Amino acid sequence: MADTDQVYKKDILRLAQLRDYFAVNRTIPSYSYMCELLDMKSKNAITKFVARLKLHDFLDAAPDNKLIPGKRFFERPLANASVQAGAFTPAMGEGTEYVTIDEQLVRKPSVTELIPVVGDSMKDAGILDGDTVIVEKRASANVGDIVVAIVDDRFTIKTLGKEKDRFILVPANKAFETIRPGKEASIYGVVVGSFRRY
Amino acid sequence: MADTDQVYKKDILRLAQLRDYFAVNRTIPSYSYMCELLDMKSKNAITKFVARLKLHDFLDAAPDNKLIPGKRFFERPLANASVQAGAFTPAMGEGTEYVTIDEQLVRKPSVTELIPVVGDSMKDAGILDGDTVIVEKRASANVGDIVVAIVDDRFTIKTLGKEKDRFILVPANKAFETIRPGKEASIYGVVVGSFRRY
DNA sequence: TGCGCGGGTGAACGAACGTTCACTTTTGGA
DNA sequence: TCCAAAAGTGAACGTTCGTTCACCCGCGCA
Repeated sequence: MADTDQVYKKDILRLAQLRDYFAVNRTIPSYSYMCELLDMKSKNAITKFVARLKLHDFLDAAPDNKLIPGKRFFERPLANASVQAGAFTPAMGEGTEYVTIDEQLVRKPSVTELIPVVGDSMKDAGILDGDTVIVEKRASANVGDIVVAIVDDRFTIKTLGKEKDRFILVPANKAFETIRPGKEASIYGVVVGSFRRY
Repeated sequence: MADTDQVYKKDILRLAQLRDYFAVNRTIPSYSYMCELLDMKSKNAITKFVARLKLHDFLDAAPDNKLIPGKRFFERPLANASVQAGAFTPAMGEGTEYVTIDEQLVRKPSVTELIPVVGDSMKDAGILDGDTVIVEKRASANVGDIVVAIVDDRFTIKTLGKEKDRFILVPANKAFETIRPGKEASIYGVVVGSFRRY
């Protein structure tokens, strides 16, 4: 048995409905509304169902005892990496891994922020205009890191390089020029991830 | 008077507290809890406060009448035009500080899964080897969508195109060739987002 | 075949919810 | 400075909430 998954299929199906409801409404419905949503006929059944989900960290309680999403509420199935060989295995089979996007991208929440990307200077590194980068704020970085730097009081995203004894900011797009900053330049943070919506 | 902003400063301050609470708990607190949180002494004051916020689309009601964030709930508190001039502030996108990345990328959790990308065939679209794409599973897509298709029992990510009366799968990399599928091809899902870790 | 257990039903209950009423305090414009 | 509108107080009210109790059903296992 997949020991990651002690909650039964029925509950997983219902959890999926809760997730959809939450994605739209950004709240967990009340017990009586869940009755309709999940097609159950007694609030007591909901009570037990909710208790099961709480036990497995899919749901949790706010300070005022309202029902809120738990740690695992935002888990998503990750398809197997063995995809490119013949018989593919779409996710949802047994032993499928579940991951949360936020946990993958954010390691140190307190020093992490999201910055929208303007311009194409990192196009060849797969960072396009309109993307969002996840930045860990800190003043130091290694050569080769993609960094957010402040040059002339402006943000800019570039790869950190070195030339002789001097740091330079290298774009990933031939149409842009390498920046050889004067004194007034500093590192705002290091890009640790990026994402994009279509 | 700034006609964008009919709600008074006090309310904006309180709204900020609600946003902070929401960022942590992912729910709007009950009226009595709001009394503590906002340091008010009667639930009636909350009623009126909430009515004001609803009027201006900061709050809304779910199908079961629960209080949920409205359209403007995730707005940036203060739009600072002074960003690109001197004293900048780290410009984030719309309310990114109050919404998780997951919530930005996933619209229909029950049909969404994550698929790791293998290969460079979509390089020019900013999807690199090792990236993860967020896929909404469905059998139909529009021309121009980036889709996950199944060709010869293999996953492949391409842009959906049309040639005469026939669908084709167009890579975003000159080194790869457009696929003109025979009978055995179907759409597994549509790519609605992607992310990458460094 | 019978039995136990986990999940579901239905009704009843107290507590908490959000609304309402009458009233007071604060605020901002004439 | 005064006054009217807006915001806040405090108590009371009916509603809805989530919990609880007793019971039933269906499946798996001995």
